[in-house]
Amino acid sequence: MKIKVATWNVNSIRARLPNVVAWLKEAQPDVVLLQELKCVDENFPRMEIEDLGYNVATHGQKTYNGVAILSKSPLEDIETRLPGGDSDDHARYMEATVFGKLRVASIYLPNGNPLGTEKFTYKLAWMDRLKAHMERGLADGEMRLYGGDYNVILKDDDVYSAKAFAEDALMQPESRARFRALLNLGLTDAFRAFNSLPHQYSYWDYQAGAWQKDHGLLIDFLLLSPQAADALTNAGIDKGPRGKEKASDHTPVWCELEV
DNA sequence: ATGCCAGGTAACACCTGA
Repeated sequence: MKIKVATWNVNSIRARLPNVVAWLKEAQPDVVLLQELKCVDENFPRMEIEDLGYNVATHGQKTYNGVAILSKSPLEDIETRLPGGDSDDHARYMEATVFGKLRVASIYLPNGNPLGTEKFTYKLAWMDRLKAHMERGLADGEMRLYGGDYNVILKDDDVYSAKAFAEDALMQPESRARFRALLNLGLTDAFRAFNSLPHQYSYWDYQAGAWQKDHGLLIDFLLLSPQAADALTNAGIDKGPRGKEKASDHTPVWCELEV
């Protein structure tokens, strides 16, 4: 069977509900990883999503962060904590097993700006925790997919102006090295398996006409374990939602697995 | 160098985002 998985930072699920519902109907993904819900679990528009045939698991937080997993299959073995960081109360990570065989994670990696603050050290520490957790997860040889908003610009060609972001947390050598370390665990970037063109973006700022000028960043990724990468048949970035009214500043990244 | 835009919260301004 074919499973289509997508990740999308929606920048408030309540503000974005009409856009999300329209895209789910149009794109028909089987599994969706959402980030930046900006609401507690009780306020997530669960019914509206369930009415489209999805099972829903949320890990929300008031005002900030929040992640969710939607699946046309039941969601099993849901976990909502990234180990380590005992005092970390941000809702930025959850994982579940879908279709009885694919373990997926929805990730909202800390932004880390501005440099020289505890926000940047929190980002780097969070990335170290993520790597340790992935390392443990990958050991079982199962099909795994780690998708989300990684908040890292890996290469200069993944941003409209590397110069403009030189002092940004997303592009620091420390951030990039940690992202490479994730890839070096043996993960495959689903989008880059099919598209090696420069200047392919998943985010465009609301400000300064960034969308109209195609001033974007590539920061949303679907990273696949070797077993999932073996099943990968296609991937892409769906820019449609970014051009709609009341759009999120991110657009969905998707892939298809034949399992 | 700074704000631009958008969302949430709480209140009619400020914080966060990337």
